[in-house]
Amino acid sequence: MFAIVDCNSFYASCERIFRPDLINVPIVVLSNNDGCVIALTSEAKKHGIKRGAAYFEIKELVRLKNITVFSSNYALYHSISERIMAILAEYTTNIEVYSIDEAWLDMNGLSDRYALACQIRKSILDWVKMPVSIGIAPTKTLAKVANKIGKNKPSGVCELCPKEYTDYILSNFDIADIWGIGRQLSKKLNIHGIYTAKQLSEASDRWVRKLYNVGLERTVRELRGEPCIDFETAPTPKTIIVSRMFGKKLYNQSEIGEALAKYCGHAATKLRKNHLVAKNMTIFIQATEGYGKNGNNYSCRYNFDNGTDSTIFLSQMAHRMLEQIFRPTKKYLRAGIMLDQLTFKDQTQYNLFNIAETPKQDKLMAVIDKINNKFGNDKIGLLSAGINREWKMKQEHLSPGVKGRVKLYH
DNA sequence: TCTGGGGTCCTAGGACCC
DNA sequence: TCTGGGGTCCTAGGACCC
Repeated sequence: MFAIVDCNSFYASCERIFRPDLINVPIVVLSNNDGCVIALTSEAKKHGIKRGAAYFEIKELVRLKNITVFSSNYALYHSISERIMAILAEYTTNIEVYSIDEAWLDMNGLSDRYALACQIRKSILDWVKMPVSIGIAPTKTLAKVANKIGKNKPSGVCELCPKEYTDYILSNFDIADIWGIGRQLSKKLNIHGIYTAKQLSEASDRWVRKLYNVGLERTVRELRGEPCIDFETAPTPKTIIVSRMFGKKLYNQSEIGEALAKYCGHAATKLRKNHLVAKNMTIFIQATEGYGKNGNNYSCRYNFDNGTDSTIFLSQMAHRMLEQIFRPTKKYLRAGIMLDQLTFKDQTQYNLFNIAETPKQDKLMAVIDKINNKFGNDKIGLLSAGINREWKMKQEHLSPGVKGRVKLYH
């Protein structure tokens, strides 16, 4: 038995925690660079705004309807998320943090699951002021269905049980809302006359597999109540990507270099947090115009002799790689780095003849992490990541940082 | 003028090997 | 005159998720 705990309009609700005056007021939260809407409250939805809408297109509506706008404030959202996960951990040790605003709970062997879910929901609301919905079912896919139903219930909780009730729900559930089925697949299934979750659950495994792939077959089995997707306690990342649009177009190699150095810092911090090292790095820059197979994207890939988690080493490599792909006549919109071939630091094989890592550098990185943990991200970093940071993204509606705010719960 | 960022899984197709 | 077949590994691209 699985339960999925999902925060309602998470980013918008986070902003509301510190602004009780915004209860029942429509709120939208914008993507990095204030580009488009990534989260919105039900009140904002009523004005016809959709997730993904371009901000410049709804600006007038926002003004007319008095909708409150926030730039996304990830430091705040991560901090709230950690508090919620800590509350969940008080109820069960078997918890899989699935995303910043969602977690799976293992409910096997628990008797009154519905009452427990109501209790969890109340704790999170009382202590963090975050509204959540909880779905309970024998498979992850069904739990997601239940969660969606729970969002429209006053209790916020839905358990798919008994079978007649599940059948009733699935008969009225649009396939486009099923976890794992996106726009393309639902269109494809509609052509074959499949519109509801119930119809999809009755399709034959072989037919479904032939129509698309094993992933869809798993979804179908899960809809029938057969668990195919396991509980994963601490998934380790396989790739780490850091990429951002710039606040304005850049044509200067040194500014792009600064941005890349900063992204290397973020990526390396994430490596160290997960006790990983990377053996491979790709950097990419996106120009405003271009041609060829990859259009306006230019990238460069490099394999290290030894896995690394050093900000210094990664930044130096990124700098050299940028020299190879940078074209001076172009203007650039975005840059990014990707790390892959990640392995655990204590299991990695080093090249005997080229030991790049030194204990000294490890110590330095540990100190940097400690300082940034205590005083907030980016308090200390490499000079190569720049000080003025004119390329920094636009965030005109940012709420104050989380450090120094009132404690939310004891 | 202006449309995010970070991930996973699966498949097809090419290169290469014997 | 006739020119195989099976396997692996890698990469790119498509679909999905939050």
